[in-house]
Amino acid sequence: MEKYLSQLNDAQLEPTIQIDGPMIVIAGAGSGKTRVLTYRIAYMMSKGIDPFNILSLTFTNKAAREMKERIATIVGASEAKNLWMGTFHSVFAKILRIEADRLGYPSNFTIYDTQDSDRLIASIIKEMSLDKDIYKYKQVRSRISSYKNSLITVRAYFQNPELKEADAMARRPRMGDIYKEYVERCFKAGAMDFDDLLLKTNELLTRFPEVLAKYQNRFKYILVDEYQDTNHSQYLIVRALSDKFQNICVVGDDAQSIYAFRGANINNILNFQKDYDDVKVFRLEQNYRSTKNIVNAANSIIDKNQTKLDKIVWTANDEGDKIKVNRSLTDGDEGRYVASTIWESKMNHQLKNSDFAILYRTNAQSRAIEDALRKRDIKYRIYGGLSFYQRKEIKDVLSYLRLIINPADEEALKRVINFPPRGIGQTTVDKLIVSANGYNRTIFEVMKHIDKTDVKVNSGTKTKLQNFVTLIESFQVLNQTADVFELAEHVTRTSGLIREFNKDGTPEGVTRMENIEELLNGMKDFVEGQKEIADTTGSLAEFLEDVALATDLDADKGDADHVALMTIHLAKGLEFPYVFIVGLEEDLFPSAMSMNTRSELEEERRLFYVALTRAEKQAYLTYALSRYRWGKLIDSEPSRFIEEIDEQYLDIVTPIEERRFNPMLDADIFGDVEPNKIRYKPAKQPVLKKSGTKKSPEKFKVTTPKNLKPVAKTGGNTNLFDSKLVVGNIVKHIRFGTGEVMKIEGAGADIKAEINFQHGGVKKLLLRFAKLEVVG
DNA sequence: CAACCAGTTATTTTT
DNA sequence: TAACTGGTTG
Repeated sequence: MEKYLSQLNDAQLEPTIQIDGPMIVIAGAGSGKTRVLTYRIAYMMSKGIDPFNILSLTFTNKAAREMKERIATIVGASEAKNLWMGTFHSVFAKILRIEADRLGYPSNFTIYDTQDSDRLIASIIKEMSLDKDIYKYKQVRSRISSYKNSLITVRAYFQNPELKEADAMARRPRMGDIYKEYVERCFKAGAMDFDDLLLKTNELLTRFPEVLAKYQNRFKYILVDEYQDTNHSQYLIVRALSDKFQNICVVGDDAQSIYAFRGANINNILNFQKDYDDVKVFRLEQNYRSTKNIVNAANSIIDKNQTKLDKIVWTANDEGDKIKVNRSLTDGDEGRYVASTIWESKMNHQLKNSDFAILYRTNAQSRAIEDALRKRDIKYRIYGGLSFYQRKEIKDVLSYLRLIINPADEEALKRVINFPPRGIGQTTVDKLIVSANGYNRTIFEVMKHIDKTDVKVNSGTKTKLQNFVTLIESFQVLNQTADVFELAEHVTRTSGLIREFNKDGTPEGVTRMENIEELLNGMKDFVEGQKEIADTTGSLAEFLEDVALATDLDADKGDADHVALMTIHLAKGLEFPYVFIVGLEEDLFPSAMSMNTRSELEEERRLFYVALTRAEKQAYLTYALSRYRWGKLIDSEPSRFIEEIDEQYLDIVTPIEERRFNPMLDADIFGDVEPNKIRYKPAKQPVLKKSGTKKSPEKFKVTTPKNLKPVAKTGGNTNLFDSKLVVGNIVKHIRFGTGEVMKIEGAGADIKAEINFQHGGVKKLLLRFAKLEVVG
């Protein structure tokens, strides 16, 4: 143990060997926080603390797994095995299974993922004949989610007139009714959603003092990582469990709090010192990860935030290169810039693909980047997005398996009752739902005892329903003896799933088959893996729980060398030598939805801080002047975050690519067009579309006005005529409408016009890029 | 009941 | 643009 402790600096050592009492470690980015956490646990065990009494809560399962492995190498695998380590959701899901009957749930309750919740909410809205344009299921879901995270139960909701009023004001007076129905349906289906895992844990600990005492005595020492991202519900669980012994150690960085949108409350970390007596405060401020340039640049950004704890992150590392800022014309060009830069760096510095990461604000941005990487034959992997377990074919298989252990599972049932098609249509299913709700029974029960119900279907349909019940029951019998893998293999064949996906020889169907195969392989691994671990049963229920709580990051199979593509949220906690942060444009990053309040904007800024501090050696910031969004080419401005960085840390580069795509410059270089000789014709004649240079004559026919819209196909749709624009011209812009030219400034490629738009106000536009039509 | 087509909608981030 | 919904037809 001594050997390990000697690896720590003084600031790291202090919290590592402080075991008792409440404490907080405020850990700057790259300051060796994970190392402190792992060594601290190992140190505790070396001092004789039973791992059985230690609970360690992490943000991802992957983090938990890696930490556990690390600890195992220090104290030995057999000791580390008894540690309780995992995400809030996975740890308390296990506890809830043990205690389920107290809350009236079956111990093998299903965990509904977001998709299941959405579908259920959508069908409730439909059943209640509400307007789906007012009650959008996603909004309803997030509203319900925030109730649950604030511990507002259905009963609490109806007791609080303010809440009802707030929803009524938002023109959704039936919100409470939907909430009530949703909760009841989940309960009846023996299902908990993600928020329930925390909410029900709270219920369990408050309603049953003996259960609280049991777990308080069990978890004498509690550690919480990424404390800045805990929500109120998680906060209360931690408080309750740590109340008796007060051996609570939280670790986090307020500057990296980026999950407010899902209920995380930055005040949990800001106020920790008020929650317990005699809190010891530790600060890790030395950054070991990044160059001086990166650390200082990041500091200069986070400085702009008002809400924060005192902390000065510094580094003894090299100065490093300045952060490169690149402007592109379009998102396509941005992708090409990133790809070619990676390609060149790899050549020049003998680097691997895995030295690079490309981070973006929204998943939709990955496409343009992917195209460019593929053209350069650079291997990449996308993290996040639609995770493996959310793919249709995988969810189909999993739904059959869910039905086996919990036939009450409504969402699973609706998903597969007629897939593959077996002649049970929507009408029939609707009848079943109505009847099930009427009898307060599950759909499966109604199907099974259809003759004793009022469901009216013809005899053919009745047979089909009975066949389905028999099918599931036969699977249940097999589940008594077969392992997960054998069972799933049987299910995919017998249910007709394999046949269904094989039937169309399309590439799509082939991919689906491959995915199912991959799922089966994963099950085989699971079965093998479970055999080595004594205290698990390797049951189907356990597999499904793992799957429900798995993230894409967890499934990092195959160590093939690839560039990592992910959202910034997903990149938290990771590091890469070279990091590209793309799409640094107003309305995209910061996101248009997050600019209404200061706190929202500050969260975006923290997000940018997180992104930048992922880089070890070099960071690249890129933005495009126009970008395809929802299928349209939209002009955009550079993000304010670029300006907020102290410019001494920046290296602003204008790439060759941009010149190549710029007709003005081309004209100068090759001398085949002299811009000055081109006359702007003030005639009322429509300006010709100019998206290609060599057009066949008939294309030059005068077009009718409705065809005039300058629709850009690719980048570089520059209108040369605009350089002859004069003050007083009336112009039309695709987005801002008509306006008057107030001022012309700059020269050559940088010529700008200040235009007073009737609706948009005064805007400054670069004429090279602005697609303007002169109307007067 | 299934298959096909047209029209609409969505992009913030996820355990 | 692509995925999803709802309506119509067979």
